Amino acid sequence: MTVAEDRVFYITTPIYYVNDRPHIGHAYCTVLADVLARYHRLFGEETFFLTGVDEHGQKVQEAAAKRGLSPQAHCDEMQAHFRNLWPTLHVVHDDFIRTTEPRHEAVVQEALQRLWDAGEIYRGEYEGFYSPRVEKFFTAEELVDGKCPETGGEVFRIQEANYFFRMSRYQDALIDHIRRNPDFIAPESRRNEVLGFLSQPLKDLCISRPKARLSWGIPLPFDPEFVTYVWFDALLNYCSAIGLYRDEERFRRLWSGAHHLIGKDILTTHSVYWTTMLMALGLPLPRRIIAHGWWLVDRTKMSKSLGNVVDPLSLKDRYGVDSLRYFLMREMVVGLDADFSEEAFLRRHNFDLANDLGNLVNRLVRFAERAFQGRVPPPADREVSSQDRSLREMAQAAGPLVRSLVEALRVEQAVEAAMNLVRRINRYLAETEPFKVVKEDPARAGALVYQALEALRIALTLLRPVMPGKCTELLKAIGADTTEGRLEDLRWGGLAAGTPLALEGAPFPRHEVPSFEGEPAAPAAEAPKAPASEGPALVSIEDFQKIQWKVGTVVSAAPVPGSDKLLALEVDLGEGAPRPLVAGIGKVYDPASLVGRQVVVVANLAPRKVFGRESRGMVLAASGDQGPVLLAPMAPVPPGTPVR
RNA sequence: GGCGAAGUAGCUCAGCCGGUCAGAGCAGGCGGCUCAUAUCCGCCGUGUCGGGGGUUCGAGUCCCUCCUUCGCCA
Repeated sequence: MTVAEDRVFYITTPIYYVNDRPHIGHAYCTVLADVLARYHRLFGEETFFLTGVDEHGQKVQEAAAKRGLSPQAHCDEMQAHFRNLWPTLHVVHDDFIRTTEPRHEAVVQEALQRLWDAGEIYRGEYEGFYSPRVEKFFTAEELVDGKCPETGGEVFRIQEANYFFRMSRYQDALIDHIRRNPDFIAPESRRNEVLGFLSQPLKDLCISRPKARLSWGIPLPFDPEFVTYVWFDALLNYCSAIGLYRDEERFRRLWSGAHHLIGKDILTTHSVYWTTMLMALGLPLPRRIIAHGWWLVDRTKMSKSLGNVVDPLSLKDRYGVDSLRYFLMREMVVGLDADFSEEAFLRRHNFDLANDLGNLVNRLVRFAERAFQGRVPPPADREVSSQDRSLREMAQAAGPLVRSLVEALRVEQAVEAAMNLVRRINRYLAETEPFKVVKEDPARAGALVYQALEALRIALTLLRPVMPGKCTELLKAIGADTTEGRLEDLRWGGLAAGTPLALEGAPFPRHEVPSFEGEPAAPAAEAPKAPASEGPALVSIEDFQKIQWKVGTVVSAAPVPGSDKLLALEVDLGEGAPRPLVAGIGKVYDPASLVGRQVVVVANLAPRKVFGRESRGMVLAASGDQGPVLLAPMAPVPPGTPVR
């Protein structure tokens, strides 16, 4: 598939649920789409980038009613949360669609009418259990303890007429398509999941909701007593936004390059519902469906008791949007989960951006200011050293390399490839030493600086889709053209000698990394080095203070069945509800004797399961020869009293 | 319960179709430079590639099995 046809890259994000507050997951997905769009544009393709919001459904109706607003007024207000966020993340989309817009509703109705006319939709009886929380029906077998299997919420038995899409007709065709197109669903593990899902008989899809129950939706054109099921409505945004049934020529062109970026939670709706809908409508399937992973914040769900809650999006205000985008793209492998922590973020910022890239720009510009009147010095007539040649060759190879990695969705490797060029330039300067050469041979020193600047220009061009703001600024600083990047920008020799250089301040100021294990916080202080191999490592007061010690009163105690040394305790830590804890003190202490006693507990220990029960903390005891001896305050104190 | 993925240096991870695949970055140690944001450059890793079996001249790389973790489905 390397035909040089006019290639189109049409990238979509999911349309986000308008009730949601934007979080790191929305931001990642949308920034990734933006980065991909910018890369493909750089590579000379026609690109189109669509995002938007999903505004129909029961929860919107309810949320609006709660606020005493009409659903539309509610949506008009809420959609701004997303629309206003994107510019602050330097996301530039070509269109932003809302499912309540007439241009969308008209297409949904047209599509429904066509399917109805073609017999792809039929009226049937539906009997099942309805969960309003997730707006889904479940069969009796699917319920868990008579509740919604997904949320545990209430369900209602419902028997009603509804309309069904003959999804089951397309099962074999869909399996066939997925088998024939190994890249259709990425990553491969998700593709396997879909094939696994399709190994079971596919049912028809209920695509209507009676208006009596849900009015906030698009009416079925052939039966105004019903509105359209939200997914059937929402998925069509990918087509309605680019002119389906209104501008067929534009639609065909853009749709031929369709790529859907989604979270792994909506894999089935996209790869099964959506694809079969398209088949029934006689439309081609998208080129790719790409499911990305989740960000885990500080490895777990954010925890209030740990006091380390970081809103990842707030980091852009403190450290810059470019650094945040760089981190998101560099740290996550598309398709897999990744960890988000401020510490990891600052490491990337300091090591990659401040030390390697920022310092490189800075040292080159400052040197040129002093030695070459602040202008790009002229290049040599011909390369005189092997370093000259190898640097140029690496820079010339970087473009095609990055392009192939981006097309393979290895974004983190593409970023790394560009950064490797940056590191190579630093090495080039160390090897050729222009700052020494300049004393004897200024012309040669100038040629060396030109060579380095030119390689840097290419590196910045390749990093620009990820950090559009900062890279544009730095390209300007080294005297490069900063109009929208193009394939030609990746050719060697684009920098014109004599262009003035200008850089104000350090491009990426270093930031202190909050102290963590093994890293002294204050560099000047004589950090006590841990004795090489003997004796326990010393911990800082900061580290010690991370642990919350509290006094608690034992409320209940009982042996853990199946263990002779574990006791299951409930300890009142003054938190309202007592904490379940498991302690290995059963051989020494009689459960009954513990109730009412006070103990010392590590309150912010990560919860873990012991013998199948959750333990949310640790009871402290001296580990004596005769077994554990519990620690207790010498006089009673209120439960929850901190220990320092 | 079924299906699938993962388990590689202290940490985070690369390793496609079996044969320089035993690697990178970070952390740590040593050395060099001083144009530069205490930055940059060089050198230093004896890892049972989760355990066990098997196929093969040869296996992190294929097969079987077990363990652990995660995901999807039921």
